[in-house]
Amino acid sequence: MDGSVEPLKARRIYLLLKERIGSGGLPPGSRLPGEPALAAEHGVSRVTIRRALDMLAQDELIDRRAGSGTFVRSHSPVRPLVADLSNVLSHIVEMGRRTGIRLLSFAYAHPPAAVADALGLKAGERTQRSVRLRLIDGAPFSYLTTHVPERIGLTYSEQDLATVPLLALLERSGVTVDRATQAIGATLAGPEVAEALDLEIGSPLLSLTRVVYGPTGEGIEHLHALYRPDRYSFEMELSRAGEGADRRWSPVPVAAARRDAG
Amino acid sequence: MDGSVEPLKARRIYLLLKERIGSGGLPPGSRLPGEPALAAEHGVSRVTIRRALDMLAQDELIDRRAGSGTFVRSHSPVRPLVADLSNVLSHIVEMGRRTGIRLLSFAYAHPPAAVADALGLKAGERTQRSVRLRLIDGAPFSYLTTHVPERIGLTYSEQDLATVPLLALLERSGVTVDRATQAIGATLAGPEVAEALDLEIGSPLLSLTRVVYGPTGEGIEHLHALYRPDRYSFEMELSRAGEGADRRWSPVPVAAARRDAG
DNA sequence: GCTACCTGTCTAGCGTATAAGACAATTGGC
DNA sequence: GCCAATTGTCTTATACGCTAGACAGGTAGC
Repeated sequence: MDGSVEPLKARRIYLLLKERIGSGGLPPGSRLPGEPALAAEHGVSRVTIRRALDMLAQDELIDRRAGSGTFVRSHSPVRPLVADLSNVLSHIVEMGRRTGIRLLSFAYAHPPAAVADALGLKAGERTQRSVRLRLIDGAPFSYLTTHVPERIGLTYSEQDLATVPLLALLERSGVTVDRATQAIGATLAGPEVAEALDLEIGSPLLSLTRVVYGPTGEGIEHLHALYRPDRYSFEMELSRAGEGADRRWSPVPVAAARRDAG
Repeated sequence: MDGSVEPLKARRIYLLLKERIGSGGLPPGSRLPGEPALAAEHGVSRVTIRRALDMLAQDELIDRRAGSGTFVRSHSPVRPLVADLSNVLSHIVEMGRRTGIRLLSFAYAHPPAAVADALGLKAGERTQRSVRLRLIDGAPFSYLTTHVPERIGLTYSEQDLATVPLLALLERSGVTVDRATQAIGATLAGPEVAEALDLEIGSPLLSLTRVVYGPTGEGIEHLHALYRPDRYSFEMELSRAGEGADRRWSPVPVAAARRDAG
């Protein structure tokens, strides 16, 4: 059906070499052992070694010169990464990049137990579930799944959701947003997400789960976001605060919208 | 020569499902979609799905009942996750969990260009590079690689590093730590890291890169940390601040050491 | 120029992961 | 009891990752 399966041994060697390059084990400009030598060293055939090197070359981590050898690129492959701390939307807009939203799905249904729990819903209560894709300069970087209790979700239209940030919609509807908790983790791309984000299945993703509460502690919104780490990362500035045993890092009051290299 | 190649698609699906179970996407006791449904969803054959489920069963993560279905084991191996925002070390200690450090490597050498850049080193200047593994209740959860300029690294011993947090060592040595920048992303486990963290190659990892600066802006420490997302995640509390167009999230002053589920 | 080593490209073949489908055995709901 | 859906166990065929080797072309040192 598919056929485009990635190699396995080749992939391992690719990851190994990539790690060595990234960690300085193979300094920039240095020459790698010849392909036959690498093949012998790793106990694989030369074809497999070449596959691994192909991937490194595609990442622009190495330069291959026929007759001469394979060299670690002196110039690192750069960082098209966007940046942000807690406020996802506005900073991007401020940075002047054109971002877009594509609404992939929109429906009212019974939420998964984990979501119902987090929002403090009664058994059987339904939510509005929407899946949106966020783009920057036309390239998708974020896959957002939100759940909003049905009664709140009815205060705006599907059309609204495809254009206006959800929190703005909520506050426009008179909902008072008070506080939120969020957790950042990592996961792998499944088939649907991989497809939407233009990735291969099994690619690493940044995951963010945020639960938004109103003043009385009732759940307002459950957001699950998946980010392509090569196009998006969380950046923040810290300052050293406290004294003695209580000395610790504390985040700088935001505002520090980080510049990006793009 | 070899021939015993591991499954590939099956392995991916295995990792994917394992991740979903571990992260609560598939709650304990819940029933998985049927094998034909999973096969269709992932675009693979049922045999492949069964291979993935075989692996999960071997991990005792699922129960398979012929005629009934496949269920996530209620016995939860899950959620020993730690939590924290910016100050990695102290909160864990406060939480009363026994944490440990294992020093994996310690040497002075020329750093990779990215590190030298970030620290603002002169060409040819060397750094002390150390790799440490952090454990919680005996289980590894974090793989730390630090670079410190040679002149600063010489103020403490290898033995110190294996027991005392690095920042404490630095401040004890009279170094003034002022501010830092950090970025959170996601990546895949390479061979060495996978081995150290007791993971399979290709597992997802949280990555944190922090650069610490002194009062005059000189680089003091470059930290690259990789976390097992099932054992560690970043959590934070946000409050809604600002007015009108400037309305945004802002992190709660820390202190809010988040409780964990034990 | 000559030589040694390198990457680039091709061939042939093996082992196995995967696909596609059939059928049996079990379970649970009606 | 009956029926639908499930897992368990086969079969056959295909796809492809990997091996092993040969050969061409480029590059650098002697």
